[in-house]
Amino acid sequence: MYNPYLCPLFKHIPKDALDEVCLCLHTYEKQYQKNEAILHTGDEILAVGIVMKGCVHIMKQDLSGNQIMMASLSINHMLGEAFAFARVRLEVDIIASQSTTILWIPVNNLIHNSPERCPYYDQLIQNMLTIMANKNLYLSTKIEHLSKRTMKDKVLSYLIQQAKDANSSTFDIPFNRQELADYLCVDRSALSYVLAQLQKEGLILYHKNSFTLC
Amino acid sequence: MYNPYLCPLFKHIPKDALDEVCLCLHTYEKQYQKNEAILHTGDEILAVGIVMKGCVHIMKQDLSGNQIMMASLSINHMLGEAFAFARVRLEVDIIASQSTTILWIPVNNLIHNSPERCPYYDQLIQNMLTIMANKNLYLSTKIEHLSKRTMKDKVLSYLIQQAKDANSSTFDIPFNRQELADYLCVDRSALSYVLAQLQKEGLILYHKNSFTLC
DNA sequence: TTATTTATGTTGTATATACAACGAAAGGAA
DNA sequence: TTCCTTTCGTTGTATATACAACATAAATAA
Repeated sequence: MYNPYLCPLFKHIPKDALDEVCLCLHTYEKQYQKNEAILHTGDEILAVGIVMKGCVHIMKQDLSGNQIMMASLSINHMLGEAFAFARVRLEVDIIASQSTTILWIPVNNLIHNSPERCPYYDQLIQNMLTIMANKNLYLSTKIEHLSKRTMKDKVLSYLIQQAKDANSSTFDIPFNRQELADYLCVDRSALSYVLAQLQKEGLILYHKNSFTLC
Repeated sequence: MYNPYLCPLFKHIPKDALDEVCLCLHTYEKQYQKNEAILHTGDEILAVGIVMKGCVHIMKQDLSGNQIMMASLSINHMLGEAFAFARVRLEVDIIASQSTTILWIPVNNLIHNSPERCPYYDQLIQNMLTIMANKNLYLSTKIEHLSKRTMKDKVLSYLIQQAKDANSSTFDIPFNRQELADYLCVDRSALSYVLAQLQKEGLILYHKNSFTLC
């Protein structure tokens, strides 16, 4: 079951106040099937979303048809907030990578509000600042992966970070091969080759999306 | 002269209230020479900064000695806010790329505060949300540049964005060759070669850090 | 001025990877 | 089962680029 208390947006808000807060914010839930588009490039962002179940991929197409994955957001992560608060239209496509449930929060209720009208409003805004700061660091980490000169180093940089996040040298990644290639901005078949090499060299072990660092 | 009213943090705050706001926030200014380190990796962030004069580079060293430029921040941009609000230590080095003045704002005065204690406090927080959203989009743009498979496409992606920002097909970039190479995460001499090729092909004209798209 | 340092451009070579084409394996549906 | 689709791995080739070494130009200091 989904536990909203684990969501960074609702941190430090008492459990018994959550219903009232959500009611006041006029939040609503919506479900999406695997591969269904949640939001499209050009959309106006009227609500920010929180992944309650499933996983979404933030995809960007460039003019030459290549598509890259900007981010992969698992449970409790927020989507659309950067475009909402910068007041610009969406420049990415947001896709459900599996059966997914999103909690939507109308932006106006987050921006033009006050503690008098919604309880714990100050705490919500503080939490929003923390969330956006952390997304900032997430994007910086991705830049670090992409900054590596060789694919081998890109892959290792990514896998080492995943191992850190999982706090274990064995971990699952949220990508299949094509998705990992899109995330690291490299060719899929070349990625397969490099992964095989890394395994031959004894640096990693892998099967499907399960990896072990040696 | 520096005009604080143009700074995104002080947007929608009346000019005649600015002094009081700064006094209440306990802001202070500090000057830095060219190439001087403003903050180091590992530093605890007690204050966020605003570039009042000059320009700073956000640099990151990886284990193998390569250094990359995460961002280049010109006048009115904010620095350190992601690490401050995520409450983690600095993971980058922040360097003055020229003679620079920073306006420092102690973080605690930005976080634990209220409109009763500081005027326009709500507006400041709203502005912080917008600033962090925009930095998010800035990092996304950089990821887009780095996502290109060839150096030629990386360079063009960057130059086209710079032309858009400058609203002109002729513009200056804030980098010398080595800095541009660090920003695009490529080898400097190879970059020189690609720039020369692009000029031969008639796609661009350049002299030093002044560029024209054709 | 000259000397020195820094920034930029050029070339050669070895390596890495994009891209295309194909094959094998796995999974799902009928 | 068979058929079909999707995913993943492999190989060959042409190209791009990292890296090193050096040359030239520009800026700065003496």
